[in-house]
Amino acid sequence: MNIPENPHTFSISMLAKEFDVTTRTIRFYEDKGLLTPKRQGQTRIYSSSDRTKLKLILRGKRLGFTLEESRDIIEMYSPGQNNEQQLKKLIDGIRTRKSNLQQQLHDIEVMMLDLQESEERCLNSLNELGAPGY
Amino acid sequence: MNIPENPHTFSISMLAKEFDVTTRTIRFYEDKGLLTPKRQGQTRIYSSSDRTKLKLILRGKRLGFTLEESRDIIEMYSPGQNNEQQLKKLIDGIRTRKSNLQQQLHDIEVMMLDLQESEERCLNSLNELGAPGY
DNA sequence: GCTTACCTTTACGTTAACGTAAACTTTAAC
DNA sequence: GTTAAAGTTTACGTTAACGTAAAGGTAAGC
Repeated sequence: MNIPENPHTFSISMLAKEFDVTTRTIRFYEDKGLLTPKRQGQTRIYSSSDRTKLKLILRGKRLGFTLEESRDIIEMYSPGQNNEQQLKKLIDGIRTRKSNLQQQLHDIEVMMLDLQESEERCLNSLNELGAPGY
Repeated sequence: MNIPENPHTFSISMLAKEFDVTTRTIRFYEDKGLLTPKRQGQTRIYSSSDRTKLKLILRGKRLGFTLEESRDIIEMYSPGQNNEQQLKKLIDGIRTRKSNLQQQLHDIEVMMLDLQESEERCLNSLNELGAPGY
Protein backbone atom coordinates (compact mmCIF):
# COMPACT_ATOMS: atom_id res chain seq x y z
CA MET A 1 0.00 0.00 0.00
CA ASN A 2 2.90 2.28 -0.70
CA ILE A 3 1.10 4.47 -3.26
CA PRO A 4 -2.65 4.76 -2.76
CA GLU A 5 -4.65 5.67 -5.89
CA ASN A 6 -6.04 8.83 -4.38
CA PRO A 7 -3.23 11.39 -4.41
CA HIS A 8 -4.70 13.10 -1.36
CA THR A 9 -4.25 10.08 0.84
CA PHE A 10 -1.18 8.53 2.38
CA SER A 11 -0.04 5.20 3.72
CA ILE A 12 1.49 5.01 7.16
CA SER A 13 4.97 4.40 5.80
CA MET A 14 4.71 7.38 3.47
CA LEU A 15 4.05 9.66 6.41
CA ALA A 16 6.69 7.94 8.49
CA LYS A 17 9.27 8.53 5.78
CA GLU A 18 8.25 12.11 5.09
CA PHE A 19 8.45 13.18 8.72
CA ASP A 20 11.19 10.83 9.80
CA VAL A 21 9.29 9.03 12.52
CA THR A 22 8.52 5.35 12.98
CA THR A 23 5.19 3.80 12.09
CA ARG A 24 4.96 2.84 15.74
CA THR A 25 4.95 6.50 16.63
CA ILE A 26 2.15 7.27 14.20
CA ARG A 27 0.05 4.40 15.49
CA PHE A 28 0.77 5.56 19.01
CA TYR A 29 -0.65 8.97 18.22
CA GLU A 30 -3.76 7.30 16.90
CA ASP A 31 -3.99 5.28 20.06
CA LYS A 32 -3.99 8.52 22.00
CA GLY A 33 -6.75 9.86 19.79
CA LEU A 34 -4.64 12.47 18.00
CA LEU A 35 -5.03 10.91 14.56
CA THR A 36 -8.09 9.16 13.14
CA PRO A 37 -7.25 7.64 9.76
CA LYS A 38 -9.82 5.84 7.64
CA ARG A 39 -9.47 2.14 6.97
CA GLN A 40 -9.30 0.14 3.78
CA GLY A 41 -9.93 -3.28 5.21
CA GLN A 42 -7.36 -3.36 7.99
CA THR A 43 -5.01 -0.88 6.45
CA ARG A 44 -4.90 2.72 7.59
CA ILE A 45 -5.49 5.46 5.03
CA TYR A 46 -4.44 8.94 6.06
CA SER A 47 -6.03 12.09 4.69
CA SER A 48 -4.18 15.35 4.20
CA SER A 49 -5.97 16.53 7.32
CA ASP A 50 -4.32 13.71 9.24
CA ARG A 51 -1.05 14.72 7.70
CA THR A 52 -1.51 18.29 8.89
CA LYS A 53 -2.28 17.11 12.39
CA LEU A 54 0.85 15.00 12.44
CA LYS A 55 2.79 18.04 11.33
CA LEU A 56 1.32 20.04 14.19
CA ILE A 57 2.20 17.34 16.69
CA LEU A 58 5.80 17.22 15.56
CA ARG A 59 6.13 20.97 15.58
CA GLY A 60 4.77 20.85 19.11
CA LYS A 61 7.39 18.30 20.02
CA ARG A 62 10.17 20.55 18.77
CA LEU A 63 8.85 23.20 21.13
CA GLY A 64 8.70 20.80 24.05
CA PHE A 65 4.94 20.29 24.07
CA THR A 66 3.40 17.19 25.53
CA LEU A 67 0.95 15.27 23.38
CA GLU A 68 -1.88 16.66 25.47
CA GLU A 69 -0.76 20.15 24.66
CA SER A 70 -0.53 19.26 21.00
CA ARG A 71 -4.01 17.86 21.22
CA ASP A 72 -5.15 21.28 22.42
CA ILE A 73 -3.27 22.98 19.60
CA ILE A 74 -5.02 20.75 17.07
CA GLU A 75 -8.35 21.59 18.62
CA MET A 76 -7.47 25.27 18.29
CA TYR A 77 -6.81 24.83 14.60
CA SER A 78 -9.96 22.94 13.78
CA PRO A 79 -12.62 23.92 16.30
CA GLY A 80 -15.30 21.27 16.55
CA GLN A 81 -18.35 22.69 18.30
CA ASN A 82 -19.46 26.32 18.33
CA ASN A 83 -21.08 26.46 21.74
CA GLU A 84 -20.43 29.82 23.43
CA GLN A 85 -18.97 28.18 26.50
CA GLN A 86 -16.54 26.14 24.46
CA LEU A 87 -15.59 29.07 22.27
CA LYS A 88 -14.66 31.18 25.26
CA LYS A 89 -12.70 28.37 26.78
CA LEU A 90 -10.94 27.88 23.47
CA ILE A 91 -10.07 31.56 23.24
CA ASP A 92 -8.70 31.50 26.77
CA GLY A 93 -6.59 28.50 25.84
CA ILE A 94 -5.29 30.25 22.75
CA ARG A 95 -4.35 33.32 24.75
CA THR A 96 -2.44 31.51 27.46
CA ARG A 97 -0.72 29.47 24.77
CA LYS A 98 0.27 32.66 23.02
CA SER A 99 1.68 34.06 26.24
CA ASN A 100 3.62 30.87 26.78
CA LEU A 101 5.07 31.17 23.31
CA GLN A 102 6.00 34.74 24.12
CA GLN A 103 7.97 33.51 27.11
CA GLN A 104 9.68 30.88 25.00
CA LEU A 105 10.53 33.50 22.43
CA HIS A 106 12.19 35.57 25.11
CA ASP A 107 14.06 32.59 26.50
CA ILE A 108 15.39 31.80 23.05
CA GLU A 109 16.55 35.33 22.40
CA VAL A 110 18.47 35.48 25.67
CA MET A 111 19.97 32.05 25.19
CA MET A 112 20.92 32.97 21.64
CA LEU A 113 22.90 35.97 22.88
CA ASP A 114 24.54 33.97 25.64
CA LEU A 115 25.59 31.28 23.22
CA GLN A 116 26.94 33.91 20.87
CA GLU A 117 29.16 35.23 23.64
CA SER A 118 30.28 31.76 24.62
CA GLU A 119 31.20 30.92 21.06
CA GLU A 120 33.33 34.04 20.76
CA ARG A 121 35.07 33.34 24.03
CA CYS A 122 35.83 29.86 22.78
CA LEU A 123 37.14 31.18 19.48
CA ASN A 124 39.38 33.58 21.34
CA SER A 125 40.72 30.81 23.50
CA LEU A 126 41.44 28.83 20.36
CA ASN A 127 43.36 31.73 18.88
CA GLU A 128 45.39 32.37 22.01
CA LEU A 129 46.09 28.70 22.03
CA GLY A 130 47.66 28.95 18.61
CA ALA A 131 44.81 27.41 16.60
CA PRO A 132 43.41 29.78 13.96
CA GLY A 133 39.88 30.41 12.72
CA TYR A 134 37.48 27.53 12.98
CA MET B 1 18.73 27.17 57.63
CA ASN B 2 16.36 29.53 55.93
CA ILE B 3 18.70 32.54 55.98
CA PRO B 4 22.42 31.73 55.77
CA GLU B 5 24.77 34.44 57.08
CA ASN B 6 26.57 34.84 53.78
CA PRO B 7 24.26 36.79 51.49
CA HIS B 8 25.75 35.10 48.44
CA THR B 9 24.62 31.68 49.51
CA PHE B 10 21.21 30.07 49.57
CA SER B 11 19.43 27.27 51.35
CA ILE B 12 17.60 24.66 49.33
CA SER B 13 14.20 25.96 50.32
CA MET B 14 15.14 29.51 49.35
CA LEU B 15 15.93 28.37 45.84
CA ALA B 16 12.87 26.16 45.75
CA LYS B 17 10.67 29.08 46.66
CA GLU B 18 12.34 31.53 44.30
CA PHE B 19 12.02 29.27 41.26
CA ASP B 20 8.85 27.51 42.27
CA VAL B 21 10.19 23.98 42.25
CA THR B 22 10.29 21.36 44.98
CA THR B 23 13.37 20.62 47.04
CA ARG B 24 13.13 17.12 45.66
CA THR B 25 13.68 18.52 42.20
CA ILE B 26 16.76 20.43 43.28
CA ARG B 27 18.23 17.39 44.99
CA PHE B 28 17.44 15.37 41.91
CA TYR B 29 19.48 17.75 39.77
CA GLU B 30 22.36 17.32 42.19
CA ASP B 31 21.98 13.58 41.94
CA LYS B 32 22.37 13.93 38.19
CA GLY B 33 25.49 16.00 38.67
CA LEU B 34 24.02 19.29 37.46
CA LEU B 35 24.41 21.06 40.80
CA THR B 36 27.23 20.68 43.32
CA PRO B 37 26.42 22.64 46.47
CA LYS B 38 28.81 22.86 49.39
CA ARG B 39 27.89 21.32 52.71
CA GLN B 40 27.63 22.75 56.20
CA GLY B 41 27.51 19.55 58.14
CA GLN B 42 24.77 17.68 56.32
CA THR B 43 23.02 20.75 55.04
CA ARG B 44 23.45 21.93 51.47
CA ILE B 45 24.71 25.45 50.86
CA TYR B 46 24.18 26.82 47.37
CA SER B 47 26.38 29.47 45.80
CA SER B 48 25.14 32.04 43.31
CA SER B 49 26.85 29.94 40.67
CA ASP B 50 24.61 27.05 41.66
CA ARG B 51 21.69 29.41 41.46
CA THR B 52 22.64 30.44 37.95
CA LYS B 53 22.92 26.82 36.88
CA LEU B 54 19.48 26.09 38.27
CA LYS B 55 18.19 29.06 36.32
CA LEU B 56 19.72 27.68 33.14
CA ILE B 57 18.21 24.28 33.75
CA LEU B 58 14.74 25.71 34.21
CA ARG B 59 15.05 27.89 31.17
CA GLY B 60 16.07 24.79 29.29
CA LYS B 61 12.98 23.02 30.56
CA ARG B 62 10.74 25.78 29.27
CA LEU B 63 12.28 25.21 25.86
CA GLY B 64 11.79 21.47 26.05
CA PHE B 65 15.41 20.53 26.76
CA THR B 66 16.27 17.32 28.50
CA LEU B 67 18.53 17.52 31.55
CA GLU B 68 21.36 16.19 29.43
CA GLU B 69 20.92 19.05 27.03
CA SER B 70 20.84 21.50 29.90
CA ARG B 71 24.03 19.93 31.18
CA ASP B 72 25.60 20.76 27.83
CA ILE B 73 24.27 24.29 27.99
CA ILE B 74 25.84 24.75 31.41
CA GLU B 75 29.12 23.44 30.10
CA MET B 76 28.90 25.99 27.29
CA TYR B 77 28.47 28.79 29.79
CA SER B 78 31.32 27.81 32.04
CA PRO B 79 33.89 25.94 29.97
CA GLY B 80 36.06 23.76 32.16
CA GLN B 81 39.16 22.69 30.24
CA ASN B 82 40.85 24.58 27.43
CA ASN B 83 42.18 21.68 25.41
CA GLU B 84 41.97 22.36 21.67
CA GLN B 85 40.00 19.20 21.04
CA GLN B 86 37.43 20.07 23.68
CA LEU B 87 37.18 23.67 22.56
CA LYS B 88 36.36 22.64 19.01
CA LYS B 89 33.84 20.13 20.21
CA LEU B 90 32.29 22.78 22.41
CA ILE B 91 32.07 25.23 19.52
CA ASP B 92 30.43 22.59 17.36
CA GLY B 93 27.93 21.97 20.11
CA ILE B 94 27.21 25.66 20.45
CA ARG B 95 26.63 25.99 16.73
CA THR B 96 24.22 23.09 16.41
CA ARG B 97 22.42 24.35 19.50
CA LYS B 98 22.11 27.75 17.90
CA SER B 99 20.71 26.24 14.74
CA ASN B 100 18.20 24.28 16.81
CA LEU B 101 17.12 27.47 18.51
CA GLN B 102 16.75 29.03 15.09
CA GLN B 103 14.36 26.27 14.13
CA GLN B 104 12.40 26.72 17.33
CA LEU B 105 12.23 30.43 16.70
CA HIS B 106 10.73 29.77 13.31
CA ASP B 107 8.26 27.25 14.70
CA ILE B 108 7.13 29.76 17.28
CA GLU B 109 6.62 32.52 14.74
CA VAL B 110 4.49 30.32 12.52
CA MET B 111 2.48 28.96 15.42
CA MET B 112 2.01 32.49 16.70
CA LEU B 113 0.45 33.57 13.42
CA ASP B 114 -1.73 30.48 13.23
CA LEU B 115 -3.00 31.03 16.75
CA GLN B 116 -3.69 34.65 15.92
CA GLU B 117 -5.90 33.56 13.03
CA SER B 118 -7.65 30.96 15.13
CA GLU B 119 -8.39 33.47 17.84
CA GLU B 120 -9.93 35.86 15.35
CA ARG B 121 -12.04 33.12 13.82
CA CYS B 122 -13.26 32.24 17.29
CA LEU B 123 -14.05 35.86 18.08
CA ASN B 124 -16.02 36.14 14.85
CA SER B 125 -17.97 33.02 15.70
CA LEU B 126 -18.76 34.52 19.09
CA ASN B 127 -20.03 37.69 17.47
CA GLU B 128 -22.17 35.89 14.92
CA LEU B 129 -23.47 33.86 17.82
CA GLY B 130 -24.66 37.03 19.51
CA ALA B 131 -21.97 37.26 22.17
CA PRO B 132 -19.98 40.49 21.97
CA GLY B 133 -16.29 41.25 22.48
CA TYR B 134 -14.43 38.99 24.88
C1' DG C 1 5.14 -21.06 -5.01
C1' DC C 2 8.35 -18.53 -2.63
C1' DT C 3 10.67 -14.45 -1.13
C1' DT C 4 10.16 -9.54 -0.19
C1' DA C 5 7.86 -5.64 1.32
C1' DC C 6 4.29 -3.75 3.45
C1' DC C 7 0.60 -3.95 6.64
C1' DT C 8 -1.74 -5.51 11.14
C1' DT C 9 -2.45 -6.49 16.53
C1' DT C 10 -0.90 -7.55 21.15
C1' DA C 11 2.02 -6.98 24.72
C1' DC C 12 5.90 -6.38 27.52
C1' DG C 13 10.16 -3.22 28.17
C1' DT C 14 12.50 1.24 28.78
C1' DT C 15 13.96 6.00 30.00
C1' DA C 16 13.44 10.54 31.94
C1' DA C 17 12.05 13.37 35.53
C1' DC C 18 10.52 13.67 39.18
C1' DG C 19 6.44 12.44 43.26
C1' DT C 20 5.58 10.43 47.53
C1' DA C 21 6.33 8.32 51.77
C1' DA C 22 8.94 6.82 55.71
C1' DA C 23 12.16 7.51 59.22
C1' DC C 24 15.36 10.42 61.34
C1' DT C 25 18.24 14.85 62.85
C1' DT C 26 18.85 19.68 64.06
C1' DT C 27 17.54 24.25 65.29
C1' DA C 28 14.20 27.83 66.79
C1' DA C 29 10.34 29.16 69.40
C1' DC C 30 7.39 29.03 73.12
C1' DG D 1 10.92 20.06 77.14
C1' DT D 2 8.22 19.66 73.50
C1' DT D 3 6.12 21.24 69.32
C1' DA D 4 7.20 23.16 64.71
C1' DA D 5 9.90 24.03 60.70
C1' DA D 6 13.59 23.00 57.89
C1' DG D 7 16.96 19.86 56.80
C1' DT D 8 18.65 14.85 55.60
C1' DT D 9 18.73 9.81 53.30
C1' DT D 10 16.67 5.79 51.25
C1' DA D 11 13.60 3.73 48.40
C1' DC D 12 9.67 2.50 45.89
C1' DG D 13 5.96 4.53 42.62
C1' DT D 14 4.36 7.03 38.50
C1' DT D 15 3.67 9.06 33.85
C1' DA D 16 4.79 10.05 29.13
C1' DA D 17 6.28 8.59 24.85
C1' DC D 18 7.53 5.59 22.57
C1' DG D 19 10.97 0.92 21.47
C1' DT D 20 11.07 -3.79 20.58
C1' DA D 21 9.62 -8.25 19.71
C1' DA D 22 6.40 -11.86 18.39
C1' DA D 23 3.06 -13.72 15.36
C1' DG D 24 0.50 -13.27 11.62
C1' DG D 25 -2.20 -11.43 6.99
C1' DT D 26 -1.75 -9.67 1.97
C1' DA D 27 0.01 -8.43 -2.48
C1' DA D 28 3.66 -7.88 -5.98
C1' DG D 29 7.57 -9.71 -8.49
C1' DC D 30 10.30 -13.40 -10.18
